[in-house]
Amino acid sequence: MQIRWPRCRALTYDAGMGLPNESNTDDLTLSQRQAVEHKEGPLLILAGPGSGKTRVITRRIARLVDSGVDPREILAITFTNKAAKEMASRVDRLLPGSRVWVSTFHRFCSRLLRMRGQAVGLQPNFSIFDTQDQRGVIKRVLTGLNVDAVHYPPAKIGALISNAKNNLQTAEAYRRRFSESVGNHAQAVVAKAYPEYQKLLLVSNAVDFDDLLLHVVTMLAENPELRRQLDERYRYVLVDEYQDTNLAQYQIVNALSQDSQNLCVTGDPDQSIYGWRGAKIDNILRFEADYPQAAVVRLEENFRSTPQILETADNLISHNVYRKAKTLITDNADGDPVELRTLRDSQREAEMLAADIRDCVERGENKWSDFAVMYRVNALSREIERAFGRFRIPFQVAAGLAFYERAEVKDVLAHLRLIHNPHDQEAFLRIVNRPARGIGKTTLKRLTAWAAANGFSFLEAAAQAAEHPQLTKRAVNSLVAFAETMNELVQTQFDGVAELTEAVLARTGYAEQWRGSTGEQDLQRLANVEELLTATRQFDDQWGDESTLDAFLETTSLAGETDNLDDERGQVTLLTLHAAKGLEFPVVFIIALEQNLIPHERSLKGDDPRELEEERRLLFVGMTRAMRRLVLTRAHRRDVRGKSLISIPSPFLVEFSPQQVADADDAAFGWDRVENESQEVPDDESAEQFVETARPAVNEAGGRPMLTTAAELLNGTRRSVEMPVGFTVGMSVRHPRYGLGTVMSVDGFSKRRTVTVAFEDPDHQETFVADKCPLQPVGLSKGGG
DNA sequence: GGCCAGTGTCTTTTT
DNA sequence: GACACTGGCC
Repeated sequence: MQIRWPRCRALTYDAGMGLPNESNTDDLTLSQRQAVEHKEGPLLILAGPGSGKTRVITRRIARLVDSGVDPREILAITFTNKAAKEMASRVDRLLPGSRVWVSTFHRFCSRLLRMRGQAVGLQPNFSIFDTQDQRGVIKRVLTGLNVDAVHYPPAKIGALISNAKNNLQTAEAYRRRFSESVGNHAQAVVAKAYPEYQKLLLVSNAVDFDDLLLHVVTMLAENPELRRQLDERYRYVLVDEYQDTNLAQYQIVNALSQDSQNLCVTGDPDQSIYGWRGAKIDNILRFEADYPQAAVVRLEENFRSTPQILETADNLISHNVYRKAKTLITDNADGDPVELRTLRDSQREAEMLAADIRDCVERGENKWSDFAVMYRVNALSREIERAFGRFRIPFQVAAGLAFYERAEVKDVLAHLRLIHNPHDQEAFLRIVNRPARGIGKTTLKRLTAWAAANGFSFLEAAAQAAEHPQLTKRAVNSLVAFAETMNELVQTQFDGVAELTEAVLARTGYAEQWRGSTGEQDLQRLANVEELLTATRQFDDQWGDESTLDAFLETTSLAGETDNLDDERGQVTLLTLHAAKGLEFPVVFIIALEQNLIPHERSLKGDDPRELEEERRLLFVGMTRAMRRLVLTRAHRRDVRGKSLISIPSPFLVEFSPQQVADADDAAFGWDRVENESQEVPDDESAEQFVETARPAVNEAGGRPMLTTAAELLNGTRRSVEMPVGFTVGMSVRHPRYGLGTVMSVDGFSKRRTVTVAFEDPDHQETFVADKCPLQPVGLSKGGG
């Protein structure tokens, strides 16, 4: 996603001037200039939100090159692909054609391991296992160890292994430390499973995400000559978001910055939000101790947000004890106060957002892409998605199942993986019976045991299946045919990844299973496979002769969920608070400011106050994404795990003072009575009558009077927006499964309101609950999707 | 071996 | 509410 650069005096330059000369730093503030002009030696840039950090880094790179540094000696490392892409394109704008390497940690390590991985037992064509693959391996390990998978869920064991790896504990070290442990059963299981897991990865010639880093750490530690070479090769190392580095990443960065200590790290301890993934906020806090000659530059002027937003965020974050105090200042013009809106339930919360956004766009104040909706957990996006669908608001979601993780896409990719790396056991197991070829559990159990006993890869074993004494004829035929198909694909030369993928589909008949089907799901699957093909074609086009299967697979396995966000297309963006890091939007909504969500219940269970501080930082990150307007919401009632529960306001709300806005219904009924399920909720149309009697809402934040009601806010939009329950007889609607239809009748009230629709298909009539059905009005609004 | 329906179980955040 | 796993049936 493009990061919009705020308009501000210090940073503007005349369009007529063209690009600034990178040596000319007149357009920078004093501290920005200090950071840009610093050349040799370690440098710590403490950059508050919206302080022009990316701009400073890219300008600094440009300046280094301008002063004679070879671009190949510069390595810039980010956490996400999106950030890397953004930085690379900005560097390219300043230095067209220069080949500065901007990479994520994982990609950097992957490249290194492709070249030098033999040292840790990896062939250059190793596979990268994602979390699903990882779980598959662990499941097999646990079965082999006779460990009850119910009591020790593979995902939990996997998390423990991942934690260990993030703390640089190898399997051997872990085993030694915990194999005798009587106290903790899980650790004892991991002590056995972790070494086995690593063995299986090696047999598959594969690594998991953590291994990418850990193997590189091992390599650098065991091979001083290699470390020295790389240190010399990358004389200038820049690391973004240093506050989020874990121990492994810290070691890598340091190993590359011993002989030439031109290490520049940027970050903000207040934005450290990956502690759960092993990030050590201490890494940035102790930088000056690690590098005593370090220069320190603070970027504290904010060019992004209004003073109101900044002050609110600052009030919040100042409640953290474990931090380096920092001031946030801005010259930006005043804006509106930060609002807190309290709604009756999560559905209403979603509708309020939809109505608000639509209203702003229709008044011409904003474009769709100005808005972002942020939440703590992905599950919360559903309600918003549904409401936006009903209100016909175009949106994109940065979450849920990333494209490359959908089952059918993973299946096709598993074929490619197996072709690339025939030892990849997870890929084999995934596709050997997909589409169904009559190869079941029993057959596979025999085959894999046999392969392990004889040192075959699974694919080799399948090819030799006829030699196996116990396999049924039918199973043997299927296995041999499968192995032959794959082997032929391995041996054929293809011109590009797209051609190979097409051949895979043609030879395996994979897509045929849903061809000709009319089911919505099957069509979606076909479309996804088609989209994957498009991705391969784009990849071929982009890389030309350099387009290799290797590179394509690496891209797909390291692709992140926010990578595909697009701010050009004119859509509202829905994303988690974590995914929001590094982005900015004119208008930000943060929903569900409730106990157990923000802060998340997991952070409250343990008694570690630092976990709570991380939650506070997370909210801080979200708030400081907002440029002009920030709205926080909470609902009395929220559906969690299918149950509707009364919520408790987030304790953070008392730490700053948003302007309180309550939903009219709730004000009228009173908070104390919300629990009464039998209370019939009035229809939307009657909401206005409560406005006058509305009494101030519960004042979590210190007694501010309620100034506006949500009903008033909704009021102006009532006419232009079709409320979801507003189905009228004769209206045209669309149902995702049944297609177009006409509303025949509307019955019942409130939650029990039903709509009967006659579909185009003659004699087909269905009745739906208005609140829940996926019906969309058709042809009423000019805007939208 | 494949398919279906029913049941039990978990859900933070991500490369 | 979603998914993984189970058990029963063809």
